[in-house]
Amino acid sequence: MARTGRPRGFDRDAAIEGAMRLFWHHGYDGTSLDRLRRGMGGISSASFYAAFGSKAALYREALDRYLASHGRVVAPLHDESLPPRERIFETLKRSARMQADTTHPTGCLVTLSALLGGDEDDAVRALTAKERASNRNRIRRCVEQAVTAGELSGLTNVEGLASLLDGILLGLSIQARDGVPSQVLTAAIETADALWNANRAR
Amino acid sequence: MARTGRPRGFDRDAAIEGAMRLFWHHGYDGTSLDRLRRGMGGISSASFYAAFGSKAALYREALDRYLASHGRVVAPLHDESLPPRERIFETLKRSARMQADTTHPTGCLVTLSALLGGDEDDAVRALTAKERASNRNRIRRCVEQAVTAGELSGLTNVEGLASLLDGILLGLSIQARDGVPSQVLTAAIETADALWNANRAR
DNA sequence: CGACTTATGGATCGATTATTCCAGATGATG
DNA sequence: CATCATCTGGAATAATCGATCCATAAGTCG
Repeated sequence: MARTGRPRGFDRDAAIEGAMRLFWHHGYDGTSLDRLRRGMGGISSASFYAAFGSKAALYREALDRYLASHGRVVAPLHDESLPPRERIFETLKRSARMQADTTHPTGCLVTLSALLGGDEDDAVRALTAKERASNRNRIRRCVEQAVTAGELSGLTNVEGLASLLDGILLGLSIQARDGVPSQVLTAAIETADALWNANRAR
Repeated sequence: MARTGRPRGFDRDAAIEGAMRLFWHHGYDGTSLDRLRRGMGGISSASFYAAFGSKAALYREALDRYLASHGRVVAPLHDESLPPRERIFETLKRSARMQADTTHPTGCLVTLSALLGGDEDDAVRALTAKERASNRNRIRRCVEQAVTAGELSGLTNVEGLASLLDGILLGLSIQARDGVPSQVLTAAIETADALWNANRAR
């Protein structure tokens, strides 16, 4: 598997990192090839297509990079060894803190970067929509488990409570993008604890 | 104020309505002049600019149209004669119902249509950002009033609870756009009542 | 009817979009 | 050193973007 031919003149990894930030900030449609190439270290058009294939293919890689880095704040939601309540609220807390951090674009790339647009980018939008649906399902199953385990009341409206918690998670992105500061978002999540407690079995 | 000259060949009002739906569905950037003109009744380029001035100016009119029609679901939030709790939850209930209605684009135009994009449309984005900030402030003042009136506990984290409620409102848009059905969103809002009750003064 | 005002169809504008092409550069391999 | 594979700078592609121009149409008004 020898690597022959002229070596790449730029850091592919750093280029993806730069692309991720641009997509995160301006969205898929709002990030032009021109801006992309400049933000990836000033690479040429030929280099871009040789290395990444297309804008959509790069977006896919940038999304993966996000999920493997900043997007890991939802890891507790994926950890089935944690109690349901902790899975949800730890995810919310970490999301609030990360999304309001101004050392990178605010809000969540999955929520913001490919939400609307023309009909031609349906496939791109489907990528993030799938992630959001996955989170939604995981939240719902947490609530279901808590009811089954007797932690939450059997009278709990599972779909409703799950949707509310999912909505809170999604709403963080828009608030963060609107400049709502970190401590306010964190306080909001702490306030949300009341939702769980109000539905506890007694 | 006599009206001279050749009369307009299309219904300006219906054209704005069509534009509003397109901006609502595809966002500001995602709606091209071409699609716009077709969706406004097949008017010509010259007619478009004679009647509306520019794409941005039309968006402004479409936004106003939205605020005066479907956007009126937030009217309770503006009605200072209502008790704070009712102002907030009536707004949430109406928003959930309206935004999940599939007879028009799902979600909220103010929340979705001008959220991201290139640097050139800052002015357009500011229009909806201003509306969202206004709603945020109104929600916060409702919570403040409820605390002052002794309805909510003096220990309530006002900023936190307000942000949480605002986040729920904003999150509805993304959930609705993701296809979450009306009854689920409505159930979510009903569940949110617990937030208010948990903070009641005792 | 003629003067005036506004709207329209349709071509056209320059700028920007994502993408491709080509000639030359730069390495590894035999 | 010659061959081969890959990458690179930069020009060029067709399509689309928002916007403008112009000749003509269709009204009102004197």
